[in-house]
Amino acid sequence: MKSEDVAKLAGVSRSTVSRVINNYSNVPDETRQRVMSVIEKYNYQPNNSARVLAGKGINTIGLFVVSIADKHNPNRIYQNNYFAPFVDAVVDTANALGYYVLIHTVYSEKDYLKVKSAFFQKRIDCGIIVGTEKDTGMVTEVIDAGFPIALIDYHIAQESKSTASGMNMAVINSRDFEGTVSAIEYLIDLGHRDIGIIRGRMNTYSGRQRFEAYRSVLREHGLKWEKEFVVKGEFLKNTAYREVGRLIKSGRLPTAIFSSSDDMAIGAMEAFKECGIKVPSDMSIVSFDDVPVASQIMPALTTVRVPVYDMAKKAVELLISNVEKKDTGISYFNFPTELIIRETCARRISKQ
Amino acid sequence: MKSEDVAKLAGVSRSTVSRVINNYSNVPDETRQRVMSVIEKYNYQPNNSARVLAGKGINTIGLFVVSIADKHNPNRIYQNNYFAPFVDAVVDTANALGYYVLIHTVYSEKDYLKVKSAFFQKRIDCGIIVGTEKDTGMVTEVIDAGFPIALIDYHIAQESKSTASGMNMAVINSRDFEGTVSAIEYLIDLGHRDIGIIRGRMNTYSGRQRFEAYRSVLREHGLKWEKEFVVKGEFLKNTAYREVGRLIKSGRLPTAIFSSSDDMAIGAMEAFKECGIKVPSDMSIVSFDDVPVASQIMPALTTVRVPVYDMAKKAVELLISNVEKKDTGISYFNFPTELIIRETCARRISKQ
DNA sequence: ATGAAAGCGCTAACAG
DNA sequence: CTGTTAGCGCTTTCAT
Repeated sequence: MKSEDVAKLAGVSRSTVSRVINNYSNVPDETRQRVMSVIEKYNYQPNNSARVLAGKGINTIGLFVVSIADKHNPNRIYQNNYFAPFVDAVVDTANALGYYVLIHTVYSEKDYLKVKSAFFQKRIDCGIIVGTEKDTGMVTEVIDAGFPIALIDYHIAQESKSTASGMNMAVINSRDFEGTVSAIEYLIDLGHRDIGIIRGRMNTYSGRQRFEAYRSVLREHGLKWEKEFVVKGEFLKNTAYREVGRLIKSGRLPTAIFSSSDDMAIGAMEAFKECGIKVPSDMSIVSFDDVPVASQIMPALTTVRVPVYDMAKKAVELLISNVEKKDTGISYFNFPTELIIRETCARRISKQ
Repeated sequence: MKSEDVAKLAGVSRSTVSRVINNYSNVPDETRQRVMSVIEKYNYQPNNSARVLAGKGINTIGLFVVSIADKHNPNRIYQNNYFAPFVDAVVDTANALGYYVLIHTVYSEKDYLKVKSAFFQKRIDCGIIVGTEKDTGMVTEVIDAGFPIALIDYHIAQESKSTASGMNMAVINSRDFEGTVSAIEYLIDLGHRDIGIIRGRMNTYSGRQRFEAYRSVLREHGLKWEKEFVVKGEFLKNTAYREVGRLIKSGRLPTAIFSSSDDMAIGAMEAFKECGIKVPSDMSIVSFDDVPVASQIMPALTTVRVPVYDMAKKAVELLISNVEKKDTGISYFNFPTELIIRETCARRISKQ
């Protein structure tokens, strides 16, 4: 069934049908009723591709989650507690504003082509990219082409800083530096002096920020950071588990560890548990994200909360406003974090 | 940039451009190269709406997650550990097969219109609905219109059983009855006689199946089921927490509880913990789903595993095969479940 | 092997 | 107020 059929049935022209569908004011109630009744009777809905082709917005927002490192893991992001909340928050907000969400995950370089295509083929009005790796030409290409885009957890590289007009970009991060500082100062306040770190991937914004904040805060407090206490977790629970296991076997342990993500903290806790090292009495752990599980495990994680929901909401709202008001520009947002104190940290017992 | 521009630049006609884009065989290598090089140079991608309008598939699969009861909860499904794995599995599988996923959540009756629209406006080739409530006209309308659809966790009502031709429907469930039986028989084997249940929503397939299996297996073992031991959890962690709290205050407790979902079991465990009732020594709990957290909490949940990934994968594969081969039909799948024994159940200590 | 032209279903400018 | 008409960008017969 197409608009022409409706028109015939209602005894009007296609234009009039179009007018009632798009709620134009200049159609008398009587006519509108007539058209509406056949629309309802036949359950008619306009073909979206045709509308788009004729100039309407597609009312769809793209959501791309980047998780390159998980490439070969069979059940991938859903093992990653960090992304699910983002996805839900975006879908929630977008749906509430009348938008559909087109989603695609990026596990390999090749997948970047799919996100590019989504923009260039006009499948979406705008898009959100979560966790982009650095040095991906794709992002610049999309931005340069003028597509509205929001980047969450993105490192603003030199090139993109060229504030060319016609660009529509929002960069949304949490204040990872601050958050990390508060977490580690909490550890220091508890008397810890030997503090290790489980690093995330260093080609992500959050991965780098958290590591740099770690080094910076130790330095400021006159503490040394030891290479051996830097564990490379890659933001993966299993990697953290394995690498922490290796650290334990090395024989020398810090008294506290800052983990760059909750998932890695959970992996670490497993490793400690298996080796009979008790959290928090033998080892304090503070981490980052505050994913839903953080409060459900035992002991409950002391962690830095990232306002995922607010960040996602902001991204969607900004984007939709961009699309509908056709306003243009570049904006940066840094959302505050908050240290949530639960059960994984203890005062350091000085070893006499 | 449109195909006409490419054509001009390459010195051919639009038809030829279209031919190379669609990989037609009847275009000589030399011409193909020429066209390809301008396509690459200008980063040309065909407008998807135009292609669709001209008869191509849209290569998009709809995913609709129904969670009516969570309507007024601000951060909704992402508090629900059950859905995230489905979403990820669907996106994963679809992406791997070259499809995008259009996602929309259903929190209210009104949202059903959006899923209907997605089909009728031809935004998607086919769709998956997870957790449909009973008695929703929408499903029948979509099926009757001939759109390929897969229903996960759906009760096959009378009406839809009319095997009309031209229908494209797959119903995919886990063997909830069997799974529940195995869980409860495990409890019985451990010596439990007073077994309670935390029910899910009774207008979902899984909610009903699990409850009916509970009653049936108790009956078969000559055990009575007591109304007071039936807790209404609505598949919501918080509701389960609250209702279990109420059960505890009632003063009379079973020695074991079957929870219709892991999330509710987690809520229940919190309630027990707060009242000093120890799991598993004072109270055994077995639940359903085996969501990722189930193994991460302490004590780790003994639960019935639902092969979420396989179910989602099956749905996507079936659907895409439907769309591409244009084959038609109705199929039913029931995936086996498996009892995963962990730490929340103990042998019943007979109270002398 | 390739171009011309029709048409997919809709919107919008134009005319009346 | 409403119909006519010209696209939107692509695919696909149909000729050649």
